[in-house]
Amino acid sequence: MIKLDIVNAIVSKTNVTRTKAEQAVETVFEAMKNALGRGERIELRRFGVFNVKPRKTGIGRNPRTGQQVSIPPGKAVRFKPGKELQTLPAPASTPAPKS
Amino acid sequence: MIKLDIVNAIVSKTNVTRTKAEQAVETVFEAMKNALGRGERIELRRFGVFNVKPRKTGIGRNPRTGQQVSIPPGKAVRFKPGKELQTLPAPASTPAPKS
DNA sequence: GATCGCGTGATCAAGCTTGATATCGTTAAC
DNA sequence: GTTAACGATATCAAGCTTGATCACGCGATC
Repeated sequence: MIKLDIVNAIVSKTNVTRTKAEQAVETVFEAMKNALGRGERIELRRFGVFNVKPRKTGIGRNPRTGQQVSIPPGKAVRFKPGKELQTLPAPASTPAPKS
Repeated sequence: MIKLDIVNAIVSKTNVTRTKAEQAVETVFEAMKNALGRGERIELRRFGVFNVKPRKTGIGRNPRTGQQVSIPPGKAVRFKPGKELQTLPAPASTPAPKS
């Protein structure tokens, strides 16, 4: 699924213009990015929770050279799926669509 | 941040009615939930990628009783932040807003 | 505003993910 | 059609996830 699919869903479900739907989708994710950029938790019931956590690992490794690299501190964005997404059935043996 | 904040952002940025904005936001996350429920990957450039993966862990534990519990197989929804969210600066010493 | 129910934290074993780099193919988005 | 984000791939140390239960805070609907 890509952004265009979401826009199409909005156009067919809400009867707004495509331009407005595009703006709406853009605003959703832009607002979320801004909140996460401020370190702000996002809780969307029945979808999930985005958390911003300090990223704290000591040593990484450059797989190319094998050389150890110190991982700098920063923020990590984590998503915890909400209840509906946590209780998905076990995957079928057929591969998932690409997107 | 909660759903209402996103709705407000859409109302102020796109000049649609509040009702339409609420429907749009609902549709965004409903569409995403449906896609993930189908095991479908979601790629949103500059926001991140949601993937559905098989979940396979063995033993859990009831924190109340200490009793072991077998964790059944299922699907796990994972979010990988996009580039902009991966390079957030280190957290300030002030705590993040609750939401 | 009232109400419902989702989300949080505690524990813990086992397995998975993350981050470092760089290149090239694929593809989302404009 | 163009641009740039994203995936895959290598290694490895450190951290995260996953489920069980339950009381309470709070998102979201009506």
